[in-house]
This record gives sequence, C-alpha cells and structure tokens, in this order.
Amino acid sequence: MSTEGKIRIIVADDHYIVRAGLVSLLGTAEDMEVVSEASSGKEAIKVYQKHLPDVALFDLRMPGMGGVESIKQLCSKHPDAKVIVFSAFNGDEDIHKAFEAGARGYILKSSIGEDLLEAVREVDAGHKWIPRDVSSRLAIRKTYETLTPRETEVLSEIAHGRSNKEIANSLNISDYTVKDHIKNILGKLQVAARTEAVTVALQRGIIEI
Amino acid sequence: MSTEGKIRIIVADDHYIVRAGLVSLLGTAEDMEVVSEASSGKEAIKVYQKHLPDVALFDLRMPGMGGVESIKQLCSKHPDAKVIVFSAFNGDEDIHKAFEAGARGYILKSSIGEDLLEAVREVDAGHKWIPRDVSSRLAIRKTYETLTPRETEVLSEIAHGRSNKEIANSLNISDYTVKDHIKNILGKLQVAARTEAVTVALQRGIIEI
DNA sequence: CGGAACACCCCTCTTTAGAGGGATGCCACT
DNA sequence: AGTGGCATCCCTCTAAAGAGGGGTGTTCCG
Repeated sequence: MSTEGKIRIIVADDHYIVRAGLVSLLGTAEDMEVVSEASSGKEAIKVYQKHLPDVALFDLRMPGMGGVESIKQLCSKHPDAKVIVFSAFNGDEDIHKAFEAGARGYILKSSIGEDLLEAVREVDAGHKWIPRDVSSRLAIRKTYETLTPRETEVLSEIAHGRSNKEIANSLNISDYTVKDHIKNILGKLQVAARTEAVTVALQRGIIEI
Repeated sequence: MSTEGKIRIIVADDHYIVRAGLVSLLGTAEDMEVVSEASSGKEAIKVYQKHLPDVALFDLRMPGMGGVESIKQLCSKHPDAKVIVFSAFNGDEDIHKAFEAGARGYILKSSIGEDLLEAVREVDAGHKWIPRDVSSRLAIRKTYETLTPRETEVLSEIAHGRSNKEIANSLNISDYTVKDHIKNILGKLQVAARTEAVTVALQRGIIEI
C-alpha cells in the first residue's frame, strides 16, 4: 500500500484522449490519483524518476522507443517499479514480451473501468494481475513454437520485402542460411509461404512494421 | 447549430477507455453533451437512429462491421448525419475511405482536446473539418495510383498467404489473370515483391488483416 | 464515335522460393 | 562427456513468382 493513502499513478500513452480517459476514470476512484502523464516511452521513464509513483500504466505500442523497451529500461533501474501494460493489442507475443520486460499486469483497452481499477489496486498491493482473456492468450502461446532471435530478424527483413539474397547480404550470411531460417520460420508458424508468415507474425505481435 | 443550445453527440469506439475519455472531455465543454455510446458499428447505427444526435464520433477500425461500412450505411439512410471519424490510424487510404463513406471530419487520436472540440463545433455548424496533418495525408495520396476493386481483392488474398493458383481458383479466373493483377499491384505500389506489397498496403490502410 | 479504364486471357523466359537431404562449430545445461 | 538448441554452410530439384511481350470484350464518358 502507498504511503499517503492514495495510490499515486503515472500514465504513458501517445493518444491524448486515452490519457484523458484514464485520468478521468482513475480520478473517480477515491484511493487513486494520477500524478503525471507521458506521451512516449522515453518521457515516461523521466516522469517515473521524477515522481516515483506507486503504479505506472504503459501503452505497449508507442512511437519512438516502444513500450517494451521502455519497461525493460525502467525495471532494470527500478526493480520495484509496478508497471501495468494497458494495450489495445492482444497478440500472444505482445503479452509475453510485456511480462518478460518486467510488467506486473496486462489489461486490454476494451476492458471496462472496474477491471482497470482492480488491476491498479492489485498491482499496488504487490500482486500480479492477469485477466482471464489475457492469460488464455499466454496459454495459447505455450502451444506455439517460439522463433529464435535470428529467425525473428530474418522475418522482419522479409516483412520489408527483401529477397533471400538481399537478406543474406544485409546479415552477412550465405543465402543457404537464410533459406534455412525461413524453413524453420515457416515450420514454426505453420504456414506455407513467407507472405503468410509476415501477416501471422504481425497479428501475433512477433514483429512490427 | 443545434436546437436546444447544446450539441448532442454520440460516440462509437470499441475501447471503453476511449469512450470514457471522450465523454469526460466533451463533458467539460459547456456547449456539448454526450447522449449515448456504442461499442461497435452496428450498435452505433441503432443508437444514432434512437437519439438522432447532432454529431456522431466514429472510430474507423472496430471489430465486426468496421467503421467505414457503418458510416456508409448510416449516411445512406441519414444523408444529413454529421459524422466525424476519430481514428488512431493515419493511412491515406483510411482517411480517403472515411470521407468517401460520408464522414465530414477526420481527427487523429493523438490530437489534443481543443482540436476535437473545434472539430465537433465546426462539423455541427455544417462545415467540413480536416486537420493539417490529415489533409497532407490526402495530398500524398493524390501522388499515388489507386488500386482497382479487383486488384484490392487479389492483394487481400495475397495477404492471407494464398498462392497465385489458389487465388485463381477462389476468384474463378485464370492464373494468367492473377499474375496480371499482381503485376499492376506491384507497379502501382512501387514494390518488387508480393510480400512488400502486403506490408505497404497494410500501412496505408488499403487492406486489413 | 473514339479513347480510356477495367477485367480478362495467353505465351515465353528468368529468377526466386521452398522442400529435401546432408554437414559443422559453438554454447549452455546436465 | 553427452545432449539439445542455435547458427552456419552446402547441394539438388521442383514449383512458384515475376518480367516481358501479345491479345479480347465491356463499359463508361467526353
């Protein structure tokens, strides 16, 4: 529990209106107050260090330094930071990356206000908070095979339209190796062609464009 | 101007917190009131017909029937409907489709509150409202070549990972014709391969997955 | 009427992708 | 010391993709 009675919160989202919604909603709760806002990941870290809030609400996909990277940096400097991800996306990889980065809660933007308030209270109390629809996504993920860092790198190149030869040059490896990675990617994502691999990976949050 | 003094508004967005933000923000304006909300395009049409508001705020990308289709239906039944699109996306095709469907304003979710209030007042007064960053997107679009309906259809199939042969079967045309369409698509989007065509089209809002 | 845009079909040719096998070295964990 | 995961390289072969030409019929508009 927080020192002054009220749970002190910062919110980080690049959409003004989402911040307005959060401030409005959290403001109605007697036991919470939003002490500051940020519109980017970089700004969020600064704001956190200035205000040292009890709970930080982060959007996962923000321009510039993304939410994942921001959370990772924040949690490495402040291991006690209580971060809740508040995202519009429910790709299994997004969710997994958020928790791996150090988040203690993940809540969808479509969820109702009570769920958000509950999440804030639970995380403030030192617990984890994972709604059913989010945890089911993580369960689905366990049935998938995960891509290696190199495979993800290759897939990202594919998404940008590069040919095998171009990828080989850019990564300084043989095009035989590129083909190998692609074989593994197609197998793991259970698709037949590189184009579908890209759209599936985009939907799951494995890569971004 | 509206009859009772206050501008009566409905908001349609699948994210609870965005609706909360809109209600909160619009509520602070003396001359506006949110009379109802909807969380889908279908619901939005019902709500519109029930309340007949002065202005309707629509998110463009919603699950089920998307914003474009909803606006098209709404405006065909109510040609005097004053619809403002309130979207997170700034793909040139999204913006163009919104206005083509009958929207009279398009404002980005990242914009500040004052811009939104101004947009609502302008559209309520019978004017169009296009912010500078949005109109520049439309200007960019003019320099692009637009895809024909058939080409868009083929591109959407490509995004789902279908091969030329599969597309030919599904559309009941020769694979020669599919190749023709793809040649045109690659030329118009100025890319070399189908995979890049898909990512470019996704970014521009030409197709969705 | 003529032209332009669209959708469709056909042929050839080169390049690319993808499936199938094989193999090596490195590193971490047991 | 052995195992498994990762990244790398190699070869062959078939299917697919893409570039380049050719053409038809429709519709719509000036």
